[in-house]
Amino acid sequence: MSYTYDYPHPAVTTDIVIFTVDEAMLKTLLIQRGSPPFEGSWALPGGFVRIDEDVDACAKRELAEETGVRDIYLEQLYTFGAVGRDPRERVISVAYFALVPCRGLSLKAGTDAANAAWHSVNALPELAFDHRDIIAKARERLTAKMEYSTLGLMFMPEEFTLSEVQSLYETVSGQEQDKRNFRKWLLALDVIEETGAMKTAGAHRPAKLYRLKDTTGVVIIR
Amino acid sequence: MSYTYDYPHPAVTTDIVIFTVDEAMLKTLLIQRGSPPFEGSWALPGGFVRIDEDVDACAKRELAEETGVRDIYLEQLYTFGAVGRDPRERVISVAYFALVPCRGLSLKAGTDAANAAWHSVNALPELAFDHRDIIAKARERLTAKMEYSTLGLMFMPEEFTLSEVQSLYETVSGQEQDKRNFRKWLLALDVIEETGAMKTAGAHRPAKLYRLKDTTGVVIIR
DNA sequence: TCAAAAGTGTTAAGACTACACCCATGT
DNA sequence: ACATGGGTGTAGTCTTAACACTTTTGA
Repeated sequence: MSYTYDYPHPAVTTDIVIFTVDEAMLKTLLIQRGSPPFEGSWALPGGFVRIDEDVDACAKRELAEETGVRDIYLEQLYTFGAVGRDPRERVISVAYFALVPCRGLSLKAGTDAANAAWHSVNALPELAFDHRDIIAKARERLTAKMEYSTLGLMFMPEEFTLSEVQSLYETVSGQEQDKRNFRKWLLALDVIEETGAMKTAGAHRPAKLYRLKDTTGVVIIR
Repeated sequence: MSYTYDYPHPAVTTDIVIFTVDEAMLKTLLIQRGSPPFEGSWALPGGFVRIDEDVDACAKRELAEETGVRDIYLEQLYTFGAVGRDPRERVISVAYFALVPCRGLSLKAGTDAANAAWHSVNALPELAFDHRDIIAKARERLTAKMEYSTLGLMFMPEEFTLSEVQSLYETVSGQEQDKRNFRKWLLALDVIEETGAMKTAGAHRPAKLYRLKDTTGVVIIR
């Protein structure tokens, strides 16, 4: 089967920068390519937009295929449309970024996943296509948005302690925070609440557990 | 001549929301369609991305074709990729927005421009495709960005008065500002300078003229 | 001399920053 | 009892918001 047009058409893909925070590092999921071009290099998960599929739906599908996780934060990032970015044919890529919780993530077996691995964004391997630019842009957007919204909470699992949130923010921004000020700020946003339960973890005082309030998506601050 | 692929390919266009401020209204340039679909409705300027043309370059070209203006602010906005947005074939549109100065704009003769006109964003006519959504998104981004950057100055002509800048900000945001506070804020940003000249306009005290400092692009504040 | 827009400082309130000690637990 | 991370308040500084009169010009 083949498809014919009067004018040349580009191919359109989505690529997804999937962030998580683990071992005090901001990491992104990459897949090692098994065939040319860029054989052996690492690339962002992604794929072609089907002709009867919304671009957003394509990104959701790719995300589910790679991570097996549904209902996580996903946002369109930017569209990369330089002519030579794929040596095979003209490919325009609509990039997205996603945030998956620190804990509770299992990479899905099958498909490309055998070659999938998390990489610290501070020590990226050789990347295919313009994927280094895409990750750089995603990281910029992530750090900017974490300063004026509650986006960072999308990294948290169902229940979490205030210290966990703080250490997450410190990891992503690279800046240490004052404990008292951080807690005042976070609680004043009024988007999390105590669960009532405590988390015991070692030879020290247990920490209160919190969860997102029902109504909370990402809240823009100020 | 025709072009054949193994898999179906969408068409890709750019559409541009060109904003200006005129008569104390935020306006956008629209073109009345002369043929189906949506014949008679108004649409954003735009067109197909050529196979050997960067997506950004396509937006620049469309902008120049419509307005005859070069070197004005242009930023990628969002990519609209719902399946049914164009009834003819699958079309994915990479939307941009541009800011042209209040004064000194002449619509270019020729091409589609015979049917081009500025419309207040508060009183839009019937729009083709999903262009109402695109304009809504552009407006959101514009107002958000004007609060934390000097983007608004991109609306100003070469030389301008402080009162002109203030009234521009008031028009876009719909909020009145205190004159003294506004001037303090704007001058503290350190991105404009006096030209030395004055602007006389009627039976009142002349105003100092200002210009952007050499180095100034859009400055993110805070 | 009147009308119309330009220009100019001070004060009060609120937001942000810096900073140190006691608490609850496991070993 | 000690080591470990959890939890809490206050004072000083800086930023933001509110507010009204004088100046310069053309008619």
